[in-house]
Amino acid sequence: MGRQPCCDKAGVKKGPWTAEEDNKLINFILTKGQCCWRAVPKLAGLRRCGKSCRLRWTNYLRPDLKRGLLTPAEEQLVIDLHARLGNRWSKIAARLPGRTDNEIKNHWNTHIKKKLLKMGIDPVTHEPLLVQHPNTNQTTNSPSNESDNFPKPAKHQFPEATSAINLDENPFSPRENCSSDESVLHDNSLYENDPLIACLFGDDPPDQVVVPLQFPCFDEEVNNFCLQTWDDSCSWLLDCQDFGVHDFGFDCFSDVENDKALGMHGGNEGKSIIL
DNA sequence: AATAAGGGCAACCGCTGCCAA
DNA sequence: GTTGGCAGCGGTTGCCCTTAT
Repeated sequence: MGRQPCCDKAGVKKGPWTAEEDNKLINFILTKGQCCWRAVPKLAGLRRCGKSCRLRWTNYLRPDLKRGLLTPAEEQLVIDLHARLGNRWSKIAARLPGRTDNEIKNHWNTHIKKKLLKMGIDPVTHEPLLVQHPNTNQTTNSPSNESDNFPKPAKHQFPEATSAINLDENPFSPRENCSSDESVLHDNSLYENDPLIACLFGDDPPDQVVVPLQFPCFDEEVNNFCLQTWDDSCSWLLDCQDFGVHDFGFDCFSDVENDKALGMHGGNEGKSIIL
């Protein structure tokens, strides 16, 4: 009954991968392609479990991986997706091309979680943390950390993130509509009013997406947020040299770029602010 | 300069659903 | 219909590096 065991566990090596092992795996995958992982270690001459090979490849060796810290925009996207999907890192990672579920999971646990807590947001529920006053026993929403000297955007948007989604304007709030049932995410009625979200969550990219042509930016002069037009504020995007809409697989954005090139932005300024 | 503490990240562990035998 | 391996996923661990004392 059943299949043969995937590997002989007694002869399997564990621990960090060496450069030689990496090379063997890379050469094998690039020449033979990804076949069944059970066969990979044997065929590639590795004393590793197939599972370990798959992990090493998907999390570290894949040529399409981005390295380095998540950008603020990516971070904001992770938060928004986490609010809807929960700890389903693979689903979240699927929306961030070049990023792995392990990487996002680690980044969440080490960076984003702390940021949210500092902002008084529960990283699990994405709702304001409840604080019990010692004297009154009253439970109130936690005020943001006093040390935070930046104004708090809607919900838990990081001020440095500029492509975030305005959850207040979204047809669904973070947690109450966050169901474990995947079908909910594919219910178009949930995001039909938000083309960007539709683009993110839909199975098929829409024919056209109206991207926000103004978005909030932190103005140091007035120490607050203000709306800036795309032209005024695209420098942040230019700073992220390897981070573009095409990296997200949002080819639908090319239409928008074309529209912008055709001068359509003038009449649409302020039309759709989904940040 | 030495040591401890904390943070970040790669890799492992264990569970679940699917599917071959 | 049952069994058990595989692939995929999320949780956890442990090592290594950095920072503080």
